Amino acid sequence: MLKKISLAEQAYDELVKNIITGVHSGGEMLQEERLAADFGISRTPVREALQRLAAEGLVEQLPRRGFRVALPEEEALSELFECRSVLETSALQKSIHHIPAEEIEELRKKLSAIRKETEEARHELLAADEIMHDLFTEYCGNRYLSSLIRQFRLKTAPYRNYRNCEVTPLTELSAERIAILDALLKKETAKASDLLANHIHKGRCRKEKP
Amino acid sequence: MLKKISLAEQAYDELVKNIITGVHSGGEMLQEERLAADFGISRTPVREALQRLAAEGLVEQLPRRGFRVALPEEEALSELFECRSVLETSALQKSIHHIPAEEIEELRKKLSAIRKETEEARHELLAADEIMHDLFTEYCGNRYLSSLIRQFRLKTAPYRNYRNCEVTPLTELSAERIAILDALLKKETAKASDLLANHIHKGRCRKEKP
DNA sequence: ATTTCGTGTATTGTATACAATATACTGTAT
DNA sequence: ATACAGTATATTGTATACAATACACGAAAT
Repeated sequence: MLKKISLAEQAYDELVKNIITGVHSGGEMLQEERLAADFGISRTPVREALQRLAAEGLVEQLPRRGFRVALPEEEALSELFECRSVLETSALQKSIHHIPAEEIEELRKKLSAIRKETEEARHELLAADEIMHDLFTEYCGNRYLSSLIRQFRLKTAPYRNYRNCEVTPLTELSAERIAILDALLKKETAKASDLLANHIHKGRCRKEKP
Repeated sequence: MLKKISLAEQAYDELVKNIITGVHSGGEMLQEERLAADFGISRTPVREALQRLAAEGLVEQLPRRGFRVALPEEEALSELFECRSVLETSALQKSIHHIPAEEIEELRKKLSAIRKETEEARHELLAADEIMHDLFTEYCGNRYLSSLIRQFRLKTAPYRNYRNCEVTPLTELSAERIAILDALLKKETAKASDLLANHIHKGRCRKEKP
């Protein structure tokens, strides 16, 4: 492994990956020594990574009892998605006159191209979804807002309904996103906001992680 | 000192206090060993406190070079206040039907009572201001939004124009706040939002810390 | 005088050792 | 059998020791 970045950061990256992919599930205790042994490093950088994760809300720190993967109860999860919705719709409103029309159209084209129910199409939809959210995030013109959105997308990641792609027809999912892009192109701010808010809430899976 | 909380947390609290009061000014390098000596503890908890502060944005971490107190350039500062404005106005909108009218009226009474330019009145105004912002923060019904607002109030703390109280007549400052409360009482959401946004931006001091 | 290279020093990054405390287990009493 | 107490153990919190690197200073060359 390339040792350009600190061990603490490597541990952080690894832990994030393992939490959002479900290797570590919600509620699981994360023991410093155990993780240190897994990564082949000492407790110090592991602990630093855990504390950063705690500051960001992906894990919680129980004094003298250690760290555990966050497991928001149903109500907290609602608030989490609502907060993300507030952040992203604000970003959308601030970005609507700054996103280059070509980028929207390019993305729209990609989404329109999704017609079959193949595995590849599924991946393209997910990729396009990322790009769409990145549009608001990058063009809102406020680095703090951008940063918060990225943070909340991380926090909601374990609870996003990726299974939607397996249940709902892909064409329907892409149509939902195309509607947002069209509203963006027409500068219909309120409509785009509402569609986005709705889109975010739909992406939430119920009760348990996917 | 009562040793109920960890040394890391004590160090964190102390550092926050020292940063927002200007004991450590923007751009200043914070050396772990130096701080550890000051606090009479070891580097470990100091470093943990610094890393938490870095995660929250009050300091920044320069790899292999240490930590320094954040010193947002003019443009970043604008974005910081704008972000806070987004968060608080969103909270206001969500809280407007949940804030008990009695609490608003009580606060309004306190503000109306400010008529002289005494030192005591100045303190009362600042206290009332805190309470007002807390209203939105506490009654918005979203713990994540509340937490973000608290965090951004911390970050903007070193750049708030406390001197306003010494320059602008107190009655004018209290009138500004009373206008917000009145809009709240009348459930004039849009008006209250606009007044609050304006109020937040006015509270920013220009160019340098107070 | 200025630039470049090299060495020494200061400071961070990481590992380890130690202290304090929460948990688990065991034995005893009811 | 259950509840409780006491001890043992495991795990975190903190201190210290060591490693690696950035910076400062100075010497030498142009």
